[in-house]
Amino acid sequence: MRQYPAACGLGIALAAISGKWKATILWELHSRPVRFGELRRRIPGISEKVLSEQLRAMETDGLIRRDVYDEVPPRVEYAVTPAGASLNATVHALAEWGLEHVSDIRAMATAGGR
Amino acid sequence: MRQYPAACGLGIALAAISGKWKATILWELHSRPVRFGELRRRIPGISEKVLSEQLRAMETDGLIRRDVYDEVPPRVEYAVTPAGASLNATVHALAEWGLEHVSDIRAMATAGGR
DNA sequence: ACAAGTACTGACTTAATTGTAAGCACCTAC
DNA sequence: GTAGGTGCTTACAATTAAGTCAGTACTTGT
Repeated sequence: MRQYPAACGLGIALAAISGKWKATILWELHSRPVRFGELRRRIPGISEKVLSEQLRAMETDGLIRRDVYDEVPPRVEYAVTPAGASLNATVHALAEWGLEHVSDIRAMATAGGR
Repeated sequence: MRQYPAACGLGIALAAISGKWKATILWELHSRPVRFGELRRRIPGISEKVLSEQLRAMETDGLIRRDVYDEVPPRVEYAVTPAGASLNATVHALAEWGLEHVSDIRAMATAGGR
């Protein structure tokens, strides 16, 4: 993994949401637990491979927990931990910043509409 | 550049601080304008090449402005724009989250001490 | 000439991340 | 057999980001 420098707190937070998908995944879990397939459908463009990898990393990092149910078809749910929920408050602030400054920011990669 | 998906606001914010160095650079500018060389010294591990690239990108994106003074030796200062200052509030929240959860988070890349 | 200061830039390499296209396992229904 | 549902995993390829090591320009000082 990329080593993040900087202020000790900021480095940790940046590592937590590093990469293209983690912040989005974390936000998709903010209101309730979600299953793998539903996550995949709600996040356009993400591959099963990358989704699986990111979920594993976030579970390892303590941001989310993975609940396996003894059912057929298999049912696995992902939910935020307290730490993940707390970080989601900041992710929400980021999104609000983005909405407020969408017209101020030039040459910025556009997000998919949602 | 990596294309960010997701909620339109979140995608824009993620693009704004994407990569290893942007959030840190933005934070280093939070209290006053700083010159290139000082930024380099205050951010351990960053190369001049990458610092220069990131500053250019952030200027293009409207997060910071670059002030050139007619002096010798050359004096160039970088300062946050209102949008950048606003985003720094969220960067600060991220850092606080990191400080609060440093002991909760496992297997997380450690940041350089500061 | 050398050294120091300032702020970069370019060629090339390395590292990290993401993407593509399969495949696996289990069950149920037709 | 086929199809559908569930949740992944693997081999390989492609893309992106960062790093290394030069180099540029200007001035001043020894």
